[in-house]
Amino acid sequence: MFIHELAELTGVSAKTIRYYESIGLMPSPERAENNYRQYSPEAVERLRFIVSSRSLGFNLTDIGEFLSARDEGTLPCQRVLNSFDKRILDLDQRIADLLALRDTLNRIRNDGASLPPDKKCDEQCVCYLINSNLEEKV
Amino acid sequence: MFIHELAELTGVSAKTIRYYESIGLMPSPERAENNYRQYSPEAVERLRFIVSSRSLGFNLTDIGEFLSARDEGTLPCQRVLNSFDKRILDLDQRIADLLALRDTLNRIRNDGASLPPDKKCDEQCVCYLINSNLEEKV
DNA sequence: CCTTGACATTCCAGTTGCTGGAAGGTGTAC
DNA sequence: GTACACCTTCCAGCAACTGGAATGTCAAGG
Repeated sequence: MFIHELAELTGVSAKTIRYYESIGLMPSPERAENNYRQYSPEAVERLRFIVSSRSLGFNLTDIGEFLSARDEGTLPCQRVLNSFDKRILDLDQRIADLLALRDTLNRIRNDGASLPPDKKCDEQCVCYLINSNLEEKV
Repeated sequence: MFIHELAELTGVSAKTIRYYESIGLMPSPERAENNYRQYSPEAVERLRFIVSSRSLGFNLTDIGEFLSARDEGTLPCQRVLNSFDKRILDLDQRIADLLALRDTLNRIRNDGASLPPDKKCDEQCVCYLINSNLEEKV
């Protein structure tokens, strides 16, 4: 199949498919007489694996490791599980950070909304409320 | 003061300060006879404003707009408030996404942990559980 | 036969927010 | 004199693409 068919089947742009090839995530496919890339059905499966892993938040380096383990047939499962554990811990931290950030933004925003909106920037201004966020932490 | 003093006072590396100058966030400071950058106390305040805004998750483009509004003295507050609202909406979405992702990862991870860990990659493998995540969505 | 269009190819550059390094100048201390 | 910690500029690279230029290929229509 041609690159645009692979693209349609997987939802990945042709550009991105070529990029994945350039960094070694996708193998270089056969070429037709006219030098067009010719993909086999395995390419669809492999690319879907990449998409799916991406949607779980793994970066291309991680995915490259999963794939080469899979290619070698050498116990990728344990490696994948370890990456999952790391990702979940990361994620918990990120979520906690974002929740805290959300609270802070909300608080500053509400403090700011109660100020007269059309006055000049003085020490009552939202700008300074932003700074107050800093001072708290210091 | 010298760049490393500004760096120490704000926690921003000298490299980053020069970078902020190069993209116009920080004005070009006076130079001493030896061409070293000489900063005034206002630089500390400005840089702290940047740090604080960054810690609230604003990108440098947003911050640049806050600062130029502030520099012109033209009602930055409303602009800042609008950015806050956008950021909070973004953040809610991001948090929801991450929570959903966390659930998915956890589920796949637990499904995967119950598999014998040292067998070869077959259709029982975590790799394929990753794919199952995709199929659900399709 | 020519043109149009929709594909394909390669390569180069830009995005964001820095960071590292090279190659060199400056200032102080021993 | 030389070691060391500063400073300067510029160039390159990270992730994960995306856009665009310049060019090639193929089928259909006038």
